[in-house]
Amino acid sequence: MSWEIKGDRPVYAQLVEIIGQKIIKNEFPPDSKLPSVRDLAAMAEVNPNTMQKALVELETEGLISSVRTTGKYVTNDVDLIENYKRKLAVKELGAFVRKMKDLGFQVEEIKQLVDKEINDGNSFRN
Amino acid sequence: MSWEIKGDRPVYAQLVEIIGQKIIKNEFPPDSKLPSVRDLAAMAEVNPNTMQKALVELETEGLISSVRTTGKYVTNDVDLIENYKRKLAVKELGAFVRKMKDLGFQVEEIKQLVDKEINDGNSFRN
Amino acid sequence: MSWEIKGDRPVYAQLVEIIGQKIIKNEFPPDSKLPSVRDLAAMAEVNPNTMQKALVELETEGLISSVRTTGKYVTNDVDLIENYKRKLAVKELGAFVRKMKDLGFQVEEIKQLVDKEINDGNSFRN
Amino acid sequence: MSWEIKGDRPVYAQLVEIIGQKIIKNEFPPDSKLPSVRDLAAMAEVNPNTMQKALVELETEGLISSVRTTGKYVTNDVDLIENYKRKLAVKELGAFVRKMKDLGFQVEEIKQLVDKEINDGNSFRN
DNA sequence: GTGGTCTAGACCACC
DNA sequence: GTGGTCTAGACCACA
Repeated sequence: MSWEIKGDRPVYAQLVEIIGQKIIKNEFPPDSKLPSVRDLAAMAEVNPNTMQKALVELETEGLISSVRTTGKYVTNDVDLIENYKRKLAVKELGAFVRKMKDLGFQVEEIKQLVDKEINDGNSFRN
Repeated sequence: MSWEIKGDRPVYAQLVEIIGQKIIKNEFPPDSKLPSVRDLAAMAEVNPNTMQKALVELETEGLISSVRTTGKYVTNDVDLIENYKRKLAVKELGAFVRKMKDLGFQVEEIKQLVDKEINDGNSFRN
Repeated sequence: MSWEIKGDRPVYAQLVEIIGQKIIKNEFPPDSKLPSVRDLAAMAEVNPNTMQKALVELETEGLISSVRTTGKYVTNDVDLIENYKRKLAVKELGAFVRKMKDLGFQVEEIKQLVDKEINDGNSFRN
Repeated sequence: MSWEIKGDRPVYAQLVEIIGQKIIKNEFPPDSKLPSVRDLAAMAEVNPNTMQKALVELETEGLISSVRTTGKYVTNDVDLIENYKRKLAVKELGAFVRKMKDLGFQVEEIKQLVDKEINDGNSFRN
């Protein structure tokens, strides 16, 4: 999973997500120095300003911190990272279940569909 | 669930979703006549132009049809409605599982989390 | 007090401060519509992007909200505005007293100096 | 109070402030010899170049003087030190009162808030 | 070389 | 006309 930007959502939002995942997955480990803004921008083939915007957002989340003229660093607070992961998961879970219920599915159906999707990678093939 | 419009996504897109759900859930049954565009717009507290745009999209999906000078009707093709429901569900399922995997969850974890979420309405409370 | 930007701090930060004060002082009353980003930028003689950055910050503070394609509005939550005022005051107070103590002043001296400053607009003239 | 550097302002400027305070508070008494630049840098956990820049600034203020090949000394002019203290205090006072007025506080309120802050260390708790 | 800031100008979807 | 986003390019202070 690396820097694949789609056109449906704001680029900077996708960058936040991608970098957040890289931190969660230890591709950017706690306390490590991030590549420079310019380098990250080059990797993602994006304008440095756009990358900067994404990084600022991650900074307000507390996931990274910035040391002037030195670089940006992943937080050393592993609990905070774990928390971030949970927060995202809870958000996804809630939104998913709500939408499925809105579509008229019963809880048992939802469970079964999830099982199928996970096993087959392709639901509704019963 | 009724006409709750948020500010984060295009209004017309949310209308498409809401009306689609009402059709799926038989609040607007097959072959029934829809309220006038003007009335629907009033219900949703939305500009009639915006409602019109949403209805056009539902029409291209085949879920509703226009009879000139008479009004708009929900399709009588129940299979098509069922199909629409499945299409949406598959899309949600796929997106959900993909995102959870991106976050680093294993398939078994995902199943368990879904179970918890459905039962408690509140995951991560083991 | 109107849009006087100095060169010592980031422009956008000064804009946040100025607009925040205008809200506190009811120059931009609760629930009122703000001028468009472009207009505000013109008033402050600043690039629209810079103004946008300031407004986004005020939005994350909750002081203003944005309605897509319609405009930006001051919050109607007067308590939140009052709270914002207090938060700023407490911050200023704390920083001030701490600095004065760091300089070696006793509490009584600080009080007297504040009195003098307020009355004369000019301390150390005893 | 000792060598706590934050990331929001230039490091050298913070060093100027800290060392200035140490002189004002007689931690570095008049006419005394300062530790070597290298040692000061080590204490502050700062690059010697940065410390050097701070000391140069204090020298132009007249607070310290350089004796070639011997070291740097705090000025023996106690009036000058006292003046420096006053200059800083006046600056803080003026800035503080101006900001509080900008926030819409009346002079009497400001006095009361300062009293509260000094006594409780916690304003707005009436 | 680093992050931070700002400008200018453009395009977009939406209402 | 509205907010939102993005690019390109530039400058700055700092280390």
